[in-house]
Amino acid sequence: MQSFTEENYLKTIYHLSVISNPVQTNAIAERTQTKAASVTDMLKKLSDKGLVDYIKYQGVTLTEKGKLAAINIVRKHRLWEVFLVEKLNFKWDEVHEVAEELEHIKSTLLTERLDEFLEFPKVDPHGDPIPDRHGNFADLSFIKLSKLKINDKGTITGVSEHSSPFLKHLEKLGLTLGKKIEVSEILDFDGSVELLIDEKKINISREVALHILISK
Amino acid sequence: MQSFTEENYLKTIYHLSVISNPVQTNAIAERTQTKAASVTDMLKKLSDKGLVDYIKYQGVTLTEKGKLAAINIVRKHRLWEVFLVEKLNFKWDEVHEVAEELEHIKSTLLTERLDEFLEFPKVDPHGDPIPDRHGNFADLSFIKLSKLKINDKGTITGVSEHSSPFLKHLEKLGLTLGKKIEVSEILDFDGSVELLIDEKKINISREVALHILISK
DNA sequence: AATAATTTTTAGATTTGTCTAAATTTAAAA
DNA sequence: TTTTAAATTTAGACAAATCTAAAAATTATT
Ligand SMILES: [Mn+2]
Ligand SMILES: [Mn+2]
Ligand SMILES: [Mn+2]
Ligand SMILES: [Mn+2]
Repeated sequence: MQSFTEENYLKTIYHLSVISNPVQTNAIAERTQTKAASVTDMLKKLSDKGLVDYIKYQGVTLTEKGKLAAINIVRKHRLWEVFLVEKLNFKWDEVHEVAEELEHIKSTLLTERLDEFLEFPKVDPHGDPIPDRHGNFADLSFIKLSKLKINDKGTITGVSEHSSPFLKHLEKLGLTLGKKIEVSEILDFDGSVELLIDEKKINISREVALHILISK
Repeated sequence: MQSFTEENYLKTIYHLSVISNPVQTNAIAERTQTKAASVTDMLKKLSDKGLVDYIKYQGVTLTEKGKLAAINIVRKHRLWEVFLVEKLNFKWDEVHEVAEELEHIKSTLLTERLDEFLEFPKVDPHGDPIPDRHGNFADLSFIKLSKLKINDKGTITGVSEHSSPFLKHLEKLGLTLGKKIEVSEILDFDGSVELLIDEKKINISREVALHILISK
């Protein structure tokens, strides 16, 4: 069994390895708000436990065992987020912190029953896929809104940035999951995008467009 | 804010102080599965934080601040137990361990919303009262089943022992919360009790009778 | 290829919570 | 009221997770 802290490292490595593999010490330090020296210590420990493959100065990769452990934490995190939004009326920008704690509750019975109670949701409130009990997820194909051309249409199905200010901003603009949009204009000089949504026109910056995920 | 460990000590002191006040070092050590020396260290720390009044060699008492903190943990523990039983179909002997972890989740928004979601339950699955957000509980008057005389009637409204084997035993005998019982006989030589329940007669040991709580 | 810049690791300390063994205090018994 | 027993505290050590500062390795630049 892993400690609370080890679990957070595993999850961090899991998320970072989507971006670059193997994962570097500094990247982990930055995301976990710690120092590189602390990360090195932990990597040795996780390596001893067979959860990561670690080569000095080169970085880490999750082993199969480590990957399964990480996915299980992601599963719990996202299930709890669904619970908070669907059952306890949390807003999508209020769930992350709490789920960060709830994801470490150990009971597998709890996880399975929660999944059932929520009727086996496939995605969390941010559109992120929820792995099943075996660690498999339905892979959803997203495109960044910033990749769309003029007159392209699509549905908002996810966000790649989870900070509360960003999510509140989207909420204010009416850019919530499930909404259909059409790109009506792309401003060349700053990359900002004009959208048609609910028969109204709104403008978003390129920065925002980069973090909205669209499916056709 | 208190650590996970500090919270467990506060809750332990709170529960033990019902039995004896001030609470002794060894009593805490026994309940928390630690050694007396460790308890002494922690008592000093809690005292420094103003959570307990501690006199060397004499024992500890919770301060008002410490008591409120303890009650808040008890509140969360019991609310989560209700959630597990009512919403996730846990049995009453399966909830304790999990609630022991869930009680430490920090969000007050979560606690309040959970309370609301559960429709403000007054008691947990073991009949224990749930304090409200201000720390007040409806005081329920229980009598131990072992105190009843022949022909006395009452309703099972609580248990004072939460171990899984004990609760499973009660379940098997049909002795669950809400059931009406009548004492039909008390055996003198071993203190065992014969009960009338659901128009059937069953026998329970004095040990069991001691841990069943009855209201009229 | 040599030097500089960056990244990572080691060395040594610190904090939290725990332990064992020894010393001290309090309570009980003679 | 001594003596003995029980409870509690101190002293010193240890594991986990962290830190700073210095050393080492890797990568980038001249
Ligand atoms: Mn976490
Ligand atoms: Mn999410
Ligand atoms: Mn606990
Ligand atoms: Mn309970």
